[in-house]
Amino acid sequence: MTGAAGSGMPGPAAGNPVMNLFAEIRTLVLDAIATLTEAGRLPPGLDLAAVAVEPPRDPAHGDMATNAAMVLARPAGMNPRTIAEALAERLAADPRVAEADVAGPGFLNLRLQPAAWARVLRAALQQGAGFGRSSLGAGQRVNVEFVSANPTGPMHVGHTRGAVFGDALARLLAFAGWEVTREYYINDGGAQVDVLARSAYERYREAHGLEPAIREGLYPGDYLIPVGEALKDTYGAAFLDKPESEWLTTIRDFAIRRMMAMIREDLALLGVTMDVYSSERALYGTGRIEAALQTLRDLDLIYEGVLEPPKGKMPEDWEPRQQTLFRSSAFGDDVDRPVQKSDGSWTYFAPDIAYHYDKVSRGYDQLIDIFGADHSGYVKRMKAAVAALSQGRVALDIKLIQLVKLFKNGEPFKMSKRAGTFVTLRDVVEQAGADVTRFVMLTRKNDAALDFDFDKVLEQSKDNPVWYVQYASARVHSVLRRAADAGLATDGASLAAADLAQLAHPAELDLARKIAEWPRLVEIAARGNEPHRVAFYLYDLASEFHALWNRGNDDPALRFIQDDPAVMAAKIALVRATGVVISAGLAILGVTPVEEMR
RNA sequence: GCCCCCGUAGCUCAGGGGAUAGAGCGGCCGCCUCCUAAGCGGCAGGUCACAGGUUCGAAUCCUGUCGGGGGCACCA
Repeated sequence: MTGAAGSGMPGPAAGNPVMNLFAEIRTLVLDAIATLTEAGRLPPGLDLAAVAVEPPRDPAHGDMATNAAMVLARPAGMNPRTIAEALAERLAADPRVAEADVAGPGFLNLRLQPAAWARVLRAALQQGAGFGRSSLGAGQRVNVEFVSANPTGPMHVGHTRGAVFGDALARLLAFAGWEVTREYYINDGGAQVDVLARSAYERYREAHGLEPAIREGLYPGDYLIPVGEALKDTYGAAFLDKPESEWLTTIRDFAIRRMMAMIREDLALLGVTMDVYSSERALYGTGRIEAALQTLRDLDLIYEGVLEPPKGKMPEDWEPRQQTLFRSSAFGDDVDRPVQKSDGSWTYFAPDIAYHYDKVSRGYDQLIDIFGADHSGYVKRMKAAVAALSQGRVALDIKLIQLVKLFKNGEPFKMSKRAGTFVTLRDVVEQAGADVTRFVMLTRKNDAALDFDFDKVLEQSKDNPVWYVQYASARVHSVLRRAADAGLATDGASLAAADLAQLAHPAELDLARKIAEWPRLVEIAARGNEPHRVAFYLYDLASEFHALWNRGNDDPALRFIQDDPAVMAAKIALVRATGVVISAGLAILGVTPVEEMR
């Protein structure tokens, strides 16, 4: 469903204007340029794409800055300051603009009327959790494929980060207007699910009181013991002492179902739910792999050939082999890639092509795959396949998730897969909690390694960003409770009616400015598929709020609880607007805001 | 040998064409008779790995070098 319309939350589609002050002012700048062009003061046909309106790095430069004059100077054949001065004259005439100054090499710095910030606060109060929703992705469908762990065991820490990232990205894109599908590709077609079946078979024998033979190469984990029990309950002794050929298929399918049920539970612990589960195995024998490859063949992108050995590192058993190859090098890949082995069976790449062909066929405008960083070698071929299959219509973005390094008390936390003592998603969530886990996993860019310290993530201090943001949330709610006790109506509608001109102190306007950046931040984060930006923004917002809070220690006029009801209403409006944005941001991260600290 | 990611303050990391490059931690100095000090303010700390190039402007884009990580024909 499309975010705004389907969620019951107010938003652009529900008739409320998108309150993005930066976008508004950019429009104002473009209008000013158009006016100058009509008056013959600028040449026609200028490319305005690079014109940006941004918060300046230095607050002393004003509330917003535009590079318009510098960007247009060369194509217009004019001095940037001349353009800037002409623009400043027009912009200063707008009621939202208090000052427009030309600075530096041709920056145009704008200072806005306080009423402009008041409008933003009012929008936040009226729109509540929907404040910041964007129509950026309106009318577009995106498929986010993530986790896609092999159904051979519980999810571990690495999967956890991918799950959190994918889910937060899906929430972000929905908030920015896209229609989003969350999808899990079950890798149940390869040899590893046969290993799963054999491992489960040994646990099945164990359930019958026999000694399990967990040979090298089988999955040793305890999690298969209940699967063995369940097999016994379902099939009794039917498969005991029978050759593999008699039980492999049945037990494999049984075990896969159990593993997927377990994975769904693990994901649910994190608050992640998928819209679609697609099975690799289900592609076999349906002709869909053949159909996808035929599509490529029709484009002359499939051929029989022999690959060169990889340069520099010659595999010992390398020998020239005739294979069916996909001409991925025509789409930027380094070499062509085999889709069929020399014995005629498919490589793993073939069903991947069919699966992506299926996604393309379902009409998505954009595909996003989330892979572990150890799969970086597949990025080019997958992009090549999608480009070929969709004739360039569908963009595939692949986000690589770097590994998570676990720590405990600052010491590396070693895990051994051999001994079966790897740290599972469940371990992490049980120790840290879903909210903390999710937030922490988003405090790094996806392509940077992340340290996760079991002790530090639970620490209650400002060097723990989760706690710091939650503390701000708790303070917001604490003040709202006190204001209500003092007789003030603290709902959004009432506060939106407050006289916000009472908010004139620079420290208060700093916070309002930060709130006004939220809709812009949402669009930047969504454009780049970068949910971590939301986490960093929330930290900054919390910081502004804590700063203002402490100003009240020294200056009673800046305290939120006031004797004069009109003054208090304005201040509480600012507090509530802060809370609205914290909640909206945390909702994108999938984290529940706290209302009090314990 | 080739491909991908990374290199920013002592440490952990944001920023990815724009002005004097930021935050947290660590160090130093301040702020509670006052809405939660679990907090806030200030000071010190930088050749944005290096060298070229593009640009009015480069930490950001391009090329190369060095360093770290990952991946490199029928395994998924």
